[in-house]
Amino acid sequence: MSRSVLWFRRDLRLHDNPALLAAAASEQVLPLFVIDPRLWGPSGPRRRAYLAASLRALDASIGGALVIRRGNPAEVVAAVARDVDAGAVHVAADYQPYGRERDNRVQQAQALAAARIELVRTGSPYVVAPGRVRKADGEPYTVYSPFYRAWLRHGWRDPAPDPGPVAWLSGVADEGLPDVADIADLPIAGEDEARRIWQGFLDSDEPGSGVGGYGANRERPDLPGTTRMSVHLKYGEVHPRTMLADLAGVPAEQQTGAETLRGELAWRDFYADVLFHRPDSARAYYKPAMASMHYDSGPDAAAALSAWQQGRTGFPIVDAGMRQLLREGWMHNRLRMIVASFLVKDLHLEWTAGARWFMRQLVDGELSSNQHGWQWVAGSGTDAAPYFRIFNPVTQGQRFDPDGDYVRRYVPELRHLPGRSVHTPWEAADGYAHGYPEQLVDHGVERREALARYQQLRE
DNA sequence: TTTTGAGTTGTTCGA
DNA sequence: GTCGAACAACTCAAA
Repeated sequence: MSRSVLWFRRDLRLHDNPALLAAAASEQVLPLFVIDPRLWGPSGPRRRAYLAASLRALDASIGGALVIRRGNPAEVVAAVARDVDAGAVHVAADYQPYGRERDNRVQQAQALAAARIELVRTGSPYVVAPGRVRKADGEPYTVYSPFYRAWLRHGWRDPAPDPGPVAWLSGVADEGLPDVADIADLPIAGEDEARRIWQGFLDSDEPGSGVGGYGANRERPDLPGTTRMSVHLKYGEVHPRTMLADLAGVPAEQQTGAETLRGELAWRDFYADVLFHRPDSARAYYKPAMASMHYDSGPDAAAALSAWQQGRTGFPIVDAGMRQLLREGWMHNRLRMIVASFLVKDLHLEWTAGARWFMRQLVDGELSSNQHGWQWVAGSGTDAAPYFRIFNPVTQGQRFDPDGDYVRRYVPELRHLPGRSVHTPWEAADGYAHGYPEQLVDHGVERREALARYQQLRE
């Protein structure tokens, strides 16, 4: 009887799963998930709760066969594989810094080698695996647009076919899921839900949502214009190639929106590629020169960071975004840029402080996209925004939340202000009648200060 | 080999 | 109100 282990990590689905297809070539498959303390703790209560829910959904979809173990994967995976007499352990390749190191440890584990059990990597969570798209001279791209063109030329596989009935191995000891905190406003987890959300986006003909208007609506936090697929991509409840295959089939009049969305998936691949080549850039400045910038520190800086985290900066669009993050663990992409710019250029704090807070709060928090999105705003990343590009939090609010609906949704102290006047409570006689905080800083002053510090850095 | 134009996401200022 | 320039420096890719 040939057996294999399918070690799930961040690919919690059965459809379009090449590693599952590879594992299913053996007669029996043991589905395994390992709670790794080095990932479990740092992922924070929100992602722990989501992961637990996603694992429950996966377990239900394979008739309760999922085996959950806790501990160091290098020991646990080897022990399980040996105990069930598996010939191979199948995984989707992990390209992030910790995942690569962990998988190498597992591969070299004495227990695996002694039993001649192979660790087989098939597929990855990306459209094109990191390291594959390169310039003619073999070097990786450091600018998005040429990467995107080369990524399109490189192309990708069709979605993997379904494996048919799989004989899941049962009767193996299961430690079960650890207790997780009850989190309000958590998105529904699991592959079925991911596909339902995605299909709903594809089928939508409501104004302000769906593929057709994606190009314009995706910039509007007050509309349901985005796909909301980030968390499902993060946990691999859907593979991005499935999405690309569906996008290729949308009607001609929706191809503009489909093209924009393809670009967003390419950004995800691009930042994974950048982190693959520069694993240090998860923590360190991609452009080291920017580390010498003069950043604020001390009690005032700590108070400013706290006001930003709690959504009490006195800038309505910033506070709405930060409060949505606190409440839902998710924030619209436009808001992520606005609040990040505010932290770095108005409060003069390091991007690393903001990136840490995001990773603690975000249910979709993915290291490569998060860290490099922050580095982009801070002007220290690949293809970074010019440092002098400083968002004005008032005009950004007026432009992307033109009727003020988004701000009123998350900032109750401003609900009495009508329309776009919600973005400028200081201009209303009763703007502060319900306890909304006054502006923490003067944007004009801090903008000039940021530019002066940048000038100083160059000298 | 060298040159050249272009490059996700912006703002302000002055004409 | 509208419009173009200025705000840097560097990489990439095509010519």
